[in-house]
Amino acid sequence: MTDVLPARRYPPGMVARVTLSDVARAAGVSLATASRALNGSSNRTVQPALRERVLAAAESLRYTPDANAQAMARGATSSVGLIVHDIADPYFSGIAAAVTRAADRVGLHVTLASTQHQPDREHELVALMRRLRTRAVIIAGGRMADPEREARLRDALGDLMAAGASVAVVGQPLEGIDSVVIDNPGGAAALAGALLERGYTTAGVLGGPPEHQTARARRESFVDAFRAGGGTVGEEHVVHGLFTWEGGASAMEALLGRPDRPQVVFAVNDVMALGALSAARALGVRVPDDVAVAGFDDIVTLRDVVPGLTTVRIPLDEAGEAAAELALDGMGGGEARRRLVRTEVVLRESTPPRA
Amino acid sequence: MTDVLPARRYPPGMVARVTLSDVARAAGVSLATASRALNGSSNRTVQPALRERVLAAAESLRYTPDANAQAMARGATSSVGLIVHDIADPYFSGIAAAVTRAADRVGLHVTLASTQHQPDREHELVALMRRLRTRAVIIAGGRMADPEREARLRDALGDLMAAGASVAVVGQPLEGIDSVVIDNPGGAAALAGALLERGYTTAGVLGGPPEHQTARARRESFVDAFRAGGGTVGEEHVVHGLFTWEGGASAMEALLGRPDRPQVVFAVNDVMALGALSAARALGVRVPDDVAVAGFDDIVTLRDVVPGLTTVRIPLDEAGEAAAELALDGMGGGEARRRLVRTEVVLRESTPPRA
DNA sequence: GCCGGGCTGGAATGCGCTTTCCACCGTAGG
DNA sequence: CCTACGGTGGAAAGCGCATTCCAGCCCGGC
Repeated sequence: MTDVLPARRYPPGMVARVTLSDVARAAGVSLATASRALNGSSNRTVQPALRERVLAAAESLRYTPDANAQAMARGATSSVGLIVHDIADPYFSGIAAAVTRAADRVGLHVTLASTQHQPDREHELVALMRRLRTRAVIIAGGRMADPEREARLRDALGDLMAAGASVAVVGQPLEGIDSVVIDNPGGAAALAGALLERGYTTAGVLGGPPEHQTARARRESFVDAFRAGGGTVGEEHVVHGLFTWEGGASAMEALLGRPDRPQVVFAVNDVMALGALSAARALGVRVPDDVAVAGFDDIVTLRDVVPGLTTVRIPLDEAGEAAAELALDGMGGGEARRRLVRTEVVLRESTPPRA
Repeated sequence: MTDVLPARRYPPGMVARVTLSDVARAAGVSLATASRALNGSSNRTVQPALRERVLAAAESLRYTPDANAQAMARGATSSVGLIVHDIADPYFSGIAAAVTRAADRVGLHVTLASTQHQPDREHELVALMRRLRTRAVIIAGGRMADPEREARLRDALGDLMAAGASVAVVGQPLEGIDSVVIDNPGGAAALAGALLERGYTTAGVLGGPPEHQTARARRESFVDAFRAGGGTVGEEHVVHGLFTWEGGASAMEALLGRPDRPQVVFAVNDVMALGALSAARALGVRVPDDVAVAGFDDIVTLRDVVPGLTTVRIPLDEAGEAAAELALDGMGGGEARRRLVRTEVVLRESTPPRA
């Protein structure tokens, strides 16, 4: 039989919650004992009988510990932060899936934050994670080359790490921070090689935002490798645009408007490639008959579509897992660690061998 | 000039953090004043000069409030929980994007949890959210019809709501809970009608897990409407499988193995449809020449692929926003509210008009 | 038979912050 | 000139929990 609850002072709008002391009272033990019974406190035991009583009381009161209070008392939360640019983007959601899985495995949960495509908000989100006292944060996404922006980010990261959190970035490396690096240059170069091998000699590029690191890495490596292999990439055939479907579409439109249409167009990511496909179709340009198209990322939902899009696969699972591993292992002492995730060319119908 | 920090008791492994009292000391004011200066406490003012001093001190100490402590003191966190089955699935990530955006707008952050395709873990995640004391939780995803499972979920939800959190589900409605309902039956029926109109008279269905509510709604509505419109759907042409790419592939394989191949196959979601496409290709069955295929969801990355997949579009943005709105408005008093999100048939090349 | 030591339970402290409650200031009104 | 009152800063109480420290218990050994 439970006696009347003492009038607790609750902020307005709050509902009475059952606390550990309620459980203790119901079980007729002290708060300390209740806590120990529930947590199996280390190097300390509580009589099985008592333990049972406490557990039963907790059960019948539908007690759940308050994670915030636990975090305070223990001095650490059980959450890991994940910062992305757009969770709806398959690239990020693929990484998010892996991170979520990894966190789950070790009993952590993830706090998701999205810059909503505004890279200059990254540092704000890092600050948010600091406020939240997340154990670790994983930053996914290409940072811009803008030095001021990066300085702000580093600054925020510094504060975060000073507070004891560990950090890992995935995508483009960040000097001094544990990074999982996706081999964009290697993949782009390999793609260029594969296209040359298939008989293409002229190429255009849908290059993404000029300052976007990842886009730049892919674009430059592709161009260099294609030229090094004997192919031609006209400067006027390198068009920039947003890293989005619309960006790809308008860039493709611009490119197709130029004379000397290249034999193949490389979009620096699949989403842009899709936009390009659409633009081509709208203009009556057939793919791959009139122009071949290749992308980058190998978005999962695009596999096995006809005609298949030639692209470069990024093992997102591997990348996400690696990032989680780096972040959750904590800072491994001195040097910033670096993991390389290799990419792989996937040839499909959008770039058939040329006669 | 700061004097020596008093030795604070920190759990092992912890780093000293700058707290509000450090700020107060540095500014030469009391803790209360510091708090008020920082928060602009209601119906209470602090002298502009003092306020400045505190702000400056906080700034120079790189102080950030501890969200956990604030949550304790205020009695409420600033987080909203989102429960999905697989964040890598475009359906869920689309909703997640909208929810994230909505939460962000009102200064909340989202805690993401994934069942990893195990619907019977939903109630665990609800319990997790309760521990975390999230202000609200949004559950996305088709719940199974399994009564025991649903009972557990309801149970967990009851505890959650008793603790003062509001909850909303999106997808399939849940009796007594604020729900945003996606008009699956309407969409499936409309699709059936559109196919009949294009001249199809026999159809097969790739039906997802038998107990899956959403799958069932789409399947049954489609079958009913197709038959009602004069078409034929043989019982043997309704195949079940997992709600995944592989599920679609193997279901398609099974279906194509039967005699009397139907003219069109309706997969209850796009991902399954893709698997089906792949299986067809592997078996040498051409789409749409030998068999037409339609899906459901209109996954964003599938738009404008050739041949386009006929499907039913779900406005994920709208659904996510609506869910967030329901959840964040709190429980609107008595009746559980319900929002209907209409779907729209999108006809593409995978189901050309029949001669 | 008595004392020491291992167990075990309870009281108390503190985590960082918000928010009463109280004390104190100055000023205006009687 | 004294009191009453609005305004403003500080002390302190808690939010829910983990944990340290201490007290009591029972057992065995001398």
